[in-house]
Amino acid sequence: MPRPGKSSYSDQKPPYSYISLTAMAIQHSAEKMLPLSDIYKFIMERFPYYREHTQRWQNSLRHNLSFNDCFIKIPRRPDQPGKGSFWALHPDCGDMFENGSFLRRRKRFKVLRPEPPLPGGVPKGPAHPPHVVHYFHPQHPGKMQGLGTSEAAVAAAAAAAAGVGRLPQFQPYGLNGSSPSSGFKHPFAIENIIGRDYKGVIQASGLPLASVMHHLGYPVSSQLSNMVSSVWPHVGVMDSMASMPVSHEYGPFGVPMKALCHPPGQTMPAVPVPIKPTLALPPVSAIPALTVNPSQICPSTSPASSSLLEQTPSTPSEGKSALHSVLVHS
DNA sequence: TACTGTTTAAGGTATG
DNA sequence: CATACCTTAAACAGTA
Repeated sequence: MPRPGKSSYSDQKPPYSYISLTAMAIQHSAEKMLPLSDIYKFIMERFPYYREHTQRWQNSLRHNLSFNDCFIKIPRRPDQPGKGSFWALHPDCGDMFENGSFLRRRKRFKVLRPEPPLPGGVPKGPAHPPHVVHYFHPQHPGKMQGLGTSEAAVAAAAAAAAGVGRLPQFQPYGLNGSSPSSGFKHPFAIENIIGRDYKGVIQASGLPLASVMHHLGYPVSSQLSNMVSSVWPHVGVMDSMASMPVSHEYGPFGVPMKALCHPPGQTMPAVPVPIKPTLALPPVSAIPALTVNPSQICPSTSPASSSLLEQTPSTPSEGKSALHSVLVHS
């Protein structure tokens, strides 16, 4: 087994699973979601091992994307033509990796989906149905596209609001040794940033948070990344790779993220969206508010360009109500 | 047609 | 040793 950090195994197999590699790629992207081809590209650029036998590992990677609930599929918008969907990390898979390291997962991420009480008795889906999610048009919040029905989304929202469909074994773990059951939420957790009142709605809708916030006009890309990076340094390490020359070595990912990023004895989430199902939440008032300029609502395909300093004090209520209306009126 | 996505199956490895 | 996780292969369907 090659030792991470050594430069002598440049074309040997990295110690990361396909799930890890995919998560890296997705996390590294500004929008926290990537099309399949870009995931390939990311891996091949950084891990020379994967520049060969592409058929083999790309098939495996696709298998992982479909099979694992930690990956969610986001349909392209009409203004984003291209082949295939975007792939993102499920908001709840934050502590998927052991000790925040990409080297090994702590537990398989599995979403339990409640059977939506659809009239007419719809046959059950496959054993691990894909995470096909809906997107909606900010200009036409009543319209949702994607597979399935909007009724199902609403039903799922109701189910999730009732606490259904969450894995009991997916206990949160705190940053300061807080007990797993304490329900500690980092102040910069997205759900805390956007508020808990419709977090469940977002999750239940199947909409990935990055996508939801993006569509709502939240400056997901750089701002959240910046905020998150200040709290989870390893995310910053990953983001910093964007400007790093791609060597023929493993680069930052050749080093165990655990050793690289985490103080000894401290565990951190592996992804910047450490949202876990809990009942006890800190008061929203204790959360630094993420402000949004109303003029920036629904920036369609805005890339990661704005910064926190560019924001004017406001509330995300417009986007909030937009999402709400989607789920209510659809 | 190539790419993307889903699903099944089997075998290997790590962990408790 | 049982279980979970991971990898690989392959068949098949849908789509740009």
